[in-house]
Amino acid sequence: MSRKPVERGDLPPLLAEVFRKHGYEGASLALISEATGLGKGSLYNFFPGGKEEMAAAVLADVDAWFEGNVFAPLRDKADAETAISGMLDAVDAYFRSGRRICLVGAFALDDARSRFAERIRGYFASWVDALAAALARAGRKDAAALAEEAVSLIQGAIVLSRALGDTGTFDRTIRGLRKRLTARRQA
Amino acid sequence: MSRKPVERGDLPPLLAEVFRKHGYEGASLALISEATGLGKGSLYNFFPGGKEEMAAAVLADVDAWFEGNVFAPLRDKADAETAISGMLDAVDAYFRSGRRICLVGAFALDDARSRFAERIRGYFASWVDALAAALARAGRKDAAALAEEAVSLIQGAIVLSRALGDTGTFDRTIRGLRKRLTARRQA
DNA sequence: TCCAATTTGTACTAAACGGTACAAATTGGA
DNA sequence: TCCAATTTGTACCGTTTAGTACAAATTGGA
Repeated sequence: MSRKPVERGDLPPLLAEVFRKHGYEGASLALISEATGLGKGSLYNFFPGGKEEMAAAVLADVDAWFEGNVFAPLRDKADAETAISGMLDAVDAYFRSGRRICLVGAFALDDARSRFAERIRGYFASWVDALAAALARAGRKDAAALAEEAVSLIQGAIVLSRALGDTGTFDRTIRGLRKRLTARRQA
Repeated sequence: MSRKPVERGDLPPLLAEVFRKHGYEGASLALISEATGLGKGSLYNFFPGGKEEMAAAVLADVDAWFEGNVFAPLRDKADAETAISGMLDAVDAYFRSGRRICLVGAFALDDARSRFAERIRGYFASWVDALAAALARAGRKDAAALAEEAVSLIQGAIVLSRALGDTGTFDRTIRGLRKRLTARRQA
């Protein structure tokens, strides 16, 4: 019977929730310890670089998830229309109608940005570029501008949904994008 | 010759920059003291409630600026088209092509939201409602949805511009909105 | 000029912070 | 079973935190 020793790889999702909830500065080691059930000894064993390394691991984990579930399909799927629709499904599920924030977006706004600038830039650049590629494959001439706008809109919808305490805002945004991005002919 | 005694009313803009740069948690009294040139004695004299009262004063100040320069014109100006165009001018100048973040939006994402939920909600509700009113006056049938989308887009453009380190994203967004929101006939 | 009210700087808490040290416990392969 | 390597909890470090206390300086009206 295999027990469940905690592995470093299990931690990023737990850490992510702490950073999402409290931000980089607000995520104290006490909160992290509580969320993971791990003492400082274990945490510094897994992440000798402390909080900064934990956040870096979380960002890498998020990035990897989006690369596998969102960016790569957008770039590679033969059928651009279903790739784009799939992106919207994945994004809707991931952000839970705006109840869950985008950690990378939040880091872009606060001063965690200075620590993780390149990772943050890379995440959004990949997203925009992958979506633009899919839109171009679908025959849209305004692919780059449309992709940039779509990603902006998703990020803004998260902000607005949370601010208004209304998941409807996010849901309407996703529905609107589905129409706009998968229109048969270009705008 | 009138000297320049520091008044409480002078402080919110200075405090705002500290909160913008470091977030609510990251804005320590040491940083605030440095940014204002005021010691703790003075700060607690003006804001007996400490950091929370300072942040509340900043939010009230921001809210008042938008109410006067953005929301009220959108609601009251006879010419809806120029009111909307004026909003975009004001927003562009205020956020400086995305180099300056929206403090209210940033608070909506981090856990400052729990302290200032109602203020944050009110700010965005006022914005969306005022813009919707102007759009309706301009004869748009999709006014409410369009207003919600426009505010989302602005917020998202701030996130994306900063993440990519590219003010072009914000500028393109404003230009796109100007076209879309002031189109003579509805979409 | 005078004096009460306001404003300010400094010293001071007590708690929380990130991080370190390190011995004890636990683990898994041989 | 044994033992080296890993994992863990706890005590501790110096620093920084928000906030308080309060006397000294400054102010503006009378």
